[in-house]
Amino acid sequence: MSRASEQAYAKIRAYLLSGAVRAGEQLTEVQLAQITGVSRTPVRDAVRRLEDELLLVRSDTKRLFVADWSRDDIEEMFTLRQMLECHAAERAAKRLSRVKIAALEALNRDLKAAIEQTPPDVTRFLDANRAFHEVLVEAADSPRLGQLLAKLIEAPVVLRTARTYSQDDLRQSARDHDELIAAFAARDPDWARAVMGSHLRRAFHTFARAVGPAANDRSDGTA
Amino acid sequence: MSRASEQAYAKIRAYLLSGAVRAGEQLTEVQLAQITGVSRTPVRDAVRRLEDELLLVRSDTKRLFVADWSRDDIEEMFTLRQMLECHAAERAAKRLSRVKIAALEALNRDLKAAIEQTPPDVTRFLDANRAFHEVLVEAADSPRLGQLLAKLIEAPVVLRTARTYSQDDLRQSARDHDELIAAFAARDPDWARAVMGSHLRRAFHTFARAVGPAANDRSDGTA
DNA sequence: TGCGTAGTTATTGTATACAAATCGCTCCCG
DNA sequence: CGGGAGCGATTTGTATACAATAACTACGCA
Repeated sequence: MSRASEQAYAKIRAYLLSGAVRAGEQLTEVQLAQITGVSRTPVRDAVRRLEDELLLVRSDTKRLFVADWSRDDIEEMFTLRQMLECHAAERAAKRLSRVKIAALEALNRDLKAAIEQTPPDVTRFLDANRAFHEVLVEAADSPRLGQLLAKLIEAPVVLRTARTYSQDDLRQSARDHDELIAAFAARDPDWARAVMGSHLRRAFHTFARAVGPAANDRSDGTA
Repeated sequence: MSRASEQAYAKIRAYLLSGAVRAGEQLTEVQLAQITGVSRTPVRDAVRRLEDELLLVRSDTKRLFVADWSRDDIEEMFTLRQMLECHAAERAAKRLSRVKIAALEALNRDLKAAIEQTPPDVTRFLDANRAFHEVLVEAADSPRLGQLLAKLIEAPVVLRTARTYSQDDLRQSARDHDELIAAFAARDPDWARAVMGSHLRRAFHTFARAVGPAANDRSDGTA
């Protein structure tokens, strides 16, 4: 999208992820227009995208709220992501070129470097992690699959709680990536699928532990 | 969405599915505004949704085209749908109440009636078929899953070629539904998953046969 | 003739004014 | 004291005018 719209999207997204606004809180288009410095038209555009990514939700009467993900919602998200991304890993294993595999290795080196800093640079970790998965999904060569996954990876709660992960959690994640790369190098789709499965399932449990075990909270407030 | 926007969406969608416009053809917002009788603002809204459903695509420079699904695209779509809808069937088998199962039976009766008319009423068949799958997905009780599937079921090519299916093809589909219902009644998730898998895979091959075997066309024209 | 380029037209993007819907409050009636 | 109708304020939806960008055309220069 073009300048104003894109800028609005980026600013609102950053605003939501910054934690400056509570889940369930109402937002208005004029508010967001003021924050982003553009008119309501591109804001509405950006809001549509963020609704699609489930960072924002609308009440039955079209009023806008910050999405509130329950623990069940997040588990559901991880399950679907696992299903799709395992498929992506399998396809990627059949298609990844040597240079792409090398690119994954480079990304994982960067990811490890971010972890071993003191203190660990979680933002850099998340960036490298995202880039890693993006390369993988792109290699799966399935535009529809990529589009579906894009809708799932944007859970704000997950991104925020990632900052509380221990160094060991992050290291295990890096080891998973190493094994994925090994599976790719061996051109073994089954191996790749299996590693991706445990990688994401572990990620869910790491998240669940960080956020508190089976809180079963359903404070709701929105749909 | 509200009146104008919703109306624009419905009219444009019908326009695209009517076949009055070729795949790859360019459309403009003013054109669509004239067709729908509303201003460009709600049209843009509707277009966003149709882009999301992949009925429309944009060129790299934001120009709007009727989506052109290659055979590979459609196979990909069926594969993803199979993955997700098998999961939905499995979950539904664990959750469907007796009354919902009865509703599915009623829908399938209607579907059969549509088939046994002379000539078969394909529109009615498609409506009943869609309703059947919607009940099922809803019963899976996974909003995210429902949202993802919504993006996959709208392949215009598939809907259009459905009109060329033989009565036997349609009958087999009805039998699949019968067996799905049996699996639900038995509360057997594995059975339900397996039936759904073969149901959709067969649907793909029926489509492939109707559209011509492995045409391998890549006329392209858009992304 | 071939290619780049300036000017023209077509198309999408943005801002703004206004319309419609919804919320929240008060006040009235039972 | 409670519930609902009505009204003002808030918020979203739509139309329209204008700005920015991309495509097209024709022309000039080598």
